[in-house]
Amino acid sequence: MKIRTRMAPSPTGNLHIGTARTTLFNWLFARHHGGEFILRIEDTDLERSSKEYEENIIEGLKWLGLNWDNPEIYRQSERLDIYEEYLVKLLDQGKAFWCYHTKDELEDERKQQVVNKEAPRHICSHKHHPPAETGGEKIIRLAVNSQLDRKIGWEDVIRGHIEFEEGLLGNFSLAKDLRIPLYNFAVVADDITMEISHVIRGEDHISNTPKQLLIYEALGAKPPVFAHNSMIYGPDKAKLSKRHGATSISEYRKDYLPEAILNFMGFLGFTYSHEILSKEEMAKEFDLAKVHKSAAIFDQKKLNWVNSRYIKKLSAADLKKLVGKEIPDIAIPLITERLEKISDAGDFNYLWEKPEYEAALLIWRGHSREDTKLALEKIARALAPLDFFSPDQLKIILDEVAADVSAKIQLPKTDRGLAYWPLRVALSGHEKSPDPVELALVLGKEKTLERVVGAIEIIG
RNA sequence: GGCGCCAUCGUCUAGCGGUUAGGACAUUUGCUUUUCAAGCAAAGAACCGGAGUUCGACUCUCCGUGGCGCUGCCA
Repeated sequence: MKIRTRMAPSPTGNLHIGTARTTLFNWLFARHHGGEFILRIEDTDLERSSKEYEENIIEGLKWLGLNWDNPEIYRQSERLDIYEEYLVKLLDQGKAFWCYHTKDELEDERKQQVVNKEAPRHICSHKHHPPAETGGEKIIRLAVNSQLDRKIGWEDVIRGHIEFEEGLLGNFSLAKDLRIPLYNFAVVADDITMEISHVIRGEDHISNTPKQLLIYEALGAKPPVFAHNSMIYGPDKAKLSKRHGATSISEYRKDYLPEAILNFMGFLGFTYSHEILSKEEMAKEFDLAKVHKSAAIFDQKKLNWVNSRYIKKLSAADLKKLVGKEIPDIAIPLITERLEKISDAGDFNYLWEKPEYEAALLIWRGHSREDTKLALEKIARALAPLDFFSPDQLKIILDEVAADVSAKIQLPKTDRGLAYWPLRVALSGHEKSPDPVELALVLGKEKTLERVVGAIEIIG
């Protein structure tokens, strides 16, 4: 059997984290088996669908690198003929019918059922085909036998056997009209015609599955294998939503690397031999049957950690491109070592811009202004004749300056912070920074001296 | 209300009848040290509850409890 999976997002919102994760599983499964992965846009609901969202989803998937195998993206809105054909077939065979109950009648029915503690569903009493001439509200429903004491079940690859009672399903809706299909019907028609072998989707679709199984049966088609993966929750264990913060992939693009997001989503629901791996490596190990059943909470801290791992591996060219700055190559490791999110690279702008800071920041641990000034002056003098070639060269000199200053103010033991601290602040403007020696090498002799002299002026 | 899914440290998870219940992130502490970061070392931290099966249950069964999902002429 040819393995073919699909992702079928509806363009009613930006690409959601959960959707991206389910897409990843579909992609992984298809790649693992050397099968195909199909992308289809479910835009039957014209009211809620939009081109902007469709674009966002497609762009997001591309950014993540989850490539699909169909050259032309399928859109349900372009497949109306297919649905009509199937619908007519069902109607002609008496497996579907036109229902004329009004929304009010439907509502009364379900209210009564809730009162009676029954399953809410519509059991249609007047079924029509061909459509009645009366006009008015009408909808196509499946001819489900609610008297039948029959179980509709399947072997879910992730969850095992699941079954529902057919009688509790009711005459659910298929289409508003011959050319306005509804979700459950359109999905089945598409999955049949696209020869989808495995439907991997979120667990929120579990209760749709028996309905779709009934449609497969009515259409005389063999259903695919189903696998329902769990959802992703926010920290409060509620379905991940807007109120938890960023939920769409596009909101993560400025901070995170696609490889990191993929990697993180991948091990949220599956255990690989190790934690940091590419999607290709994941595909090798992926096994649908071993996907976890329970929902996972989206832990941003762990995402950050994964991201930092990938940032450390970034090449100079890639980092420059991502940050959009001409960063000297020797400064790259200084930055990638310390970065959790791409956008935080701005914290290092002292590497290419002159920093601003308060004079007080230059003073090391309760020492005086005078000592600090003295140290800076000594540093300037000591650095002037050097060629800034090796870190060791600078260290020896700076250690000497520290010892010198310590002696001058009658400190029994050399405190190297006396020299390194003011230099750090002079060069970075921050109290937290990489080793000032490394900074000096990155900045070069000219800028280093310029900033030290600047610091002497600031401290006055 | 109906139907369904799920349940190990704070979080992601390993476990597949007998383990000091392991790892990772996070947290805390130490080492290093001129401040961060990184690295290394260490610490604290978990089997939802109750029955049953069994010589023995985190593991199997049942019942609770809790969380979540669906319950649309949305997908």
